Amino acid sequence: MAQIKPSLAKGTRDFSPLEMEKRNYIFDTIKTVFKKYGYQEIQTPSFENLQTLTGKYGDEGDKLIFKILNSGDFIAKISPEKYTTLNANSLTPLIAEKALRYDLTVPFARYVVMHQNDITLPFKRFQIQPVWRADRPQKGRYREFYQCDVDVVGSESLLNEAEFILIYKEALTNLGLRDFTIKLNNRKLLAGIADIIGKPDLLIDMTVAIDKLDKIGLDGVKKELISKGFDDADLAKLDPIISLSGSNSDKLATLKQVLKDSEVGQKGLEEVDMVLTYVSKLEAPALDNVEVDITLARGLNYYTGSIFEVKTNEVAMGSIGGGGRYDDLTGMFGLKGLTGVGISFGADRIYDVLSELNLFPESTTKGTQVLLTNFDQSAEDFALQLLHSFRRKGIASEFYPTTAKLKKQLSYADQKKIPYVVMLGTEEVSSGVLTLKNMTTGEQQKMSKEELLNIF
RNA sequence: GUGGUUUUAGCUCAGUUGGUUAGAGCGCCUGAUUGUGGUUCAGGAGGUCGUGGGUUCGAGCCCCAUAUUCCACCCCA
Repeated sequence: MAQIKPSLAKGTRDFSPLEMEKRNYIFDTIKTVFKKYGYQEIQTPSFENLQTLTGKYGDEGDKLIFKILNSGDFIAKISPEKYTTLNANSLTPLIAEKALRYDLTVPFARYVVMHQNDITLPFKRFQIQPVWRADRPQKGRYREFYQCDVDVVGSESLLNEAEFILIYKEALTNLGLRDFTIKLNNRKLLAGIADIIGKPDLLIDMTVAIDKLDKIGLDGVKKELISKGFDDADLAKLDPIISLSGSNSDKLATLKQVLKDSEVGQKGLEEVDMVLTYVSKLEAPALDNVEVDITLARGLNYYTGSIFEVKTNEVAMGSIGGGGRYDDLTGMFGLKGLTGVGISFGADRIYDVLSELNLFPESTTKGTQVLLTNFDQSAEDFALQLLHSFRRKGIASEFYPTTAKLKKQLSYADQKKIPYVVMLGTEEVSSGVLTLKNMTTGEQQKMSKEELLNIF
């Protein structure tokens, strides 16, 4: 076989031991909080039937789904006449029946429907697994990345939303982040705004444009709105909304005025207010991190109520988390009337943020504690017994697998940061006096096997 | 999908208007030290300059294509 140059697929990464330690620290921290709030873990397969995924993320999303080519001679199953009528879009379902999961929410919805007889509502689950997107990589954006999702299905209570805010606050704080904003919006507020302008069909265009305020400024937003079909009278009505500012209660007060003639808008206001009220009852200080932001446009294709997005203010990075409520989460799989709400942490972006801020703890796990040297074949039996004794005591230990120069073995211990080395050769075996070297101080101590084992 | 950018030793990077044998630091190996790491000193190995074409007497450097990195847009964690 021809030798090929080793390389990674675009947008993917290897994780070395040191990186895995840090990644696991993030997963463990988040997982601990999830459990504390009563969520149970599930996993679903890396790939789903393509049908399960398509049509759930909008046209843009569908393009970013990684499809898996069918096995076998799939081309033979398409008649030549039919083939000529196909384009890239219509050909795909004929040659790819499976696809890598794009997020964890849709597979979860499928899971709920398939296991509806086994689960009790409300069902609170968390899930930490990789997802794949055929996007072009850039800062904080990978083609394979981990999401940490918590969702609850079958509960309309806004208490869930409030608890998600607390979960964000607690997990991110535990990870060492200090300055982050949990943005809160509600689809019904946006619908209300589109309502009073009288252009409910343009809801998404309107929100997407307003969402760009930070990037393109007020004039840019107005320009985009006009290009989407809004007129000057609409802009006049939108103006107080786009430039909404002040505290959360200020914003809600202004919105109350603006939306007084919209039923759905009023409902949205009530919901936002209720979420904030619950947070204040559970843990009022968390409100400091919450910002009502009606420009938040995330996931408009599917969210129906609350919308969340989390950003760190300490480094420039896209959102490190997001989520929201779907009134009919499982409807697309035939189970009607089941509401779901959930949030997600972007573990890979959080990793990048913690790296940049130097927030990883010194060392999060303990490696090998003792290395038994190997420079003498005749000492092997003795060494293996000792190794076994260490391991029986639960001490992470290694026997250097081949006879080699002591220099090399000590370098190995040094590099792996193994704190203790036991010198073992013919001399030690015959005398029964072992030498323990402390790699930090360089000190050596002579002792019997029993004494040695008692130290650990 | 659109635009820009990057690629030279294991790693991080120099490399002049196109001109002899492509360099440095770190790492690695050997020795000083036949059973003592991390420090020090001496020496050594390691490169089809991302890949494929082209221009030229001559290409790491110029041109074309392609892959890849990073960045912005779209969108998103």
